[in-house]
Amino acid sequence: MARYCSLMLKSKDSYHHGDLRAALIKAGEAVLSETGVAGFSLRSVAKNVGVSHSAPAHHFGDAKGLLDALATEGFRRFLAAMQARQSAETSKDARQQLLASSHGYLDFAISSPALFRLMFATDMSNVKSEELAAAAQASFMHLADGVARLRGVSPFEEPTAMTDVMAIWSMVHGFSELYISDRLGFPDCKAPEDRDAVLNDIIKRAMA
Amino acid sequence: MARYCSLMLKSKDSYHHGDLRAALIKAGEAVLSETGVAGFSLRSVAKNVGVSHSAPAHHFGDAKGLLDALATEGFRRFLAAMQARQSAETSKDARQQLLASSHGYLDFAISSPALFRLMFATDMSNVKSEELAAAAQASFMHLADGVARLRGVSPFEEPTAMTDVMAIWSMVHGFSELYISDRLGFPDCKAPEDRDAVLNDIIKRAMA
DNA sequence: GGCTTTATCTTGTCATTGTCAAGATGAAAT
DNA sequence: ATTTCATCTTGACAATGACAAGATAAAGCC
Repeated sequence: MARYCSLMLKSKDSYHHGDLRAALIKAGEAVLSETGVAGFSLRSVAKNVGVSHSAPAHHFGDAKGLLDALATEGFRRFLAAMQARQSAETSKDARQQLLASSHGYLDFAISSPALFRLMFATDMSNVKSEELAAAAQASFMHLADGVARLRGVSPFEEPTAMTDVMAIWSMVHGFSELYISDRLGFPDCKAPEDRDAVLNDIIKRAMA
Repeated sequence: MARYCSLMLKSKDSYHHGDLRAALIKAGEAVLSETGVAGFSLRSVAKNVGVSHSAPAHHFGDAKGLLDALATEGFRRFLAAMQARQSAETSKDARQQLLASSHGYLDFAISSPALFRLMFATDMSNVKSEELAAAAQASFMHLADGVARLRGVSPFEEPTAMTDVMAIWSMVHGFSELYISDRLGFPDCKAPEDRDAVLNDIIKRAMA
């Protein structure tokens, strides 16, 4: 049969895929967002891409391998979301920049809730993938840097600044988790402004 | 064969169990804490109790039914943990009482991390079980009551007080999630005092 | 007591899944 | 042109969730 279109990652008549790894990650994220981790299966992802049921094994080993890759990709986009908001913030005030990053944090959680949950679902001490650990660490460092600029001291040298990091991170993370789980009682419509205002309010408390 | 002991929930020679529902919940929590949701299976729980693989179906319907029951039981003990800490607090100051409740919140998360994650893993809007919704709601009301005593106004009547609820809840929840996931960089040994001091510090910020 | 009803638990079955082993394909290296 | 190797497929097996049908015993009823 003929090829469908050059943009398709998989040409139906070819034995080899071309970029199966990327295609599996893309399809995996789609499956994850539709069904959550509960309905996630290697075989359904493989079927979505149009390859055999054990094609993923060669690239990711086992199921956890693909989930780790998804979480890694998630952390990279997570960091990008925070950086994007921070860059879009016109004020160069460290306080405003950190607030903007926090909104990027929430942006990501809202846009990819299942991925967000996956990323924070396991103990960091049990993480085997060095790529995942590095991507998660990079996200943390973004917040730590923000606090460093705010306080003028490195959190790794000044314990009180590290407490600031923990406070801000706990606040924005808790709010994000509770928000995407519909536990904060925000009405579905007309919420964005209220939501952003509340986030601003409470993040400022964490900075104090 | 003879019965083992009157305390055992299951007598080996009896067809009927006696209190299978409670036994399944107990065993289910054990399996959950050992393997996490990933390794959780109805059949392994049934095997742990010593009943057939489809015995749980009659009491919980499907796998999600048992997980819902576990989450419900979890929220009850979660509330009890907060109340226990609050009662143990000698000061009657609303501020100190709320701080004590927060420590109960973290206590529970640390003592039952897998259960804690399960309880907050899904959207409240998708919850079918009314028992689960009620148990979760009761936990939320405990925090809301604490803020009501602190502010002297009901959060349901005064928006600023509701913001206080969100701030405190986000802070303690985020800290708990990040702490049990080993993301806050607390050293394993000699941490409890530091941990409690940090929690006190940051919860006070949320109250401000 | 004897009978029926009902809740509880078991057995058997099927589709789905994760994982492994062995083989097929084709691209790259030599 | 041949070899080598990464990539993908096929086939198999055990574990699992879910369902149907049957076995057991407790409770209700006469």
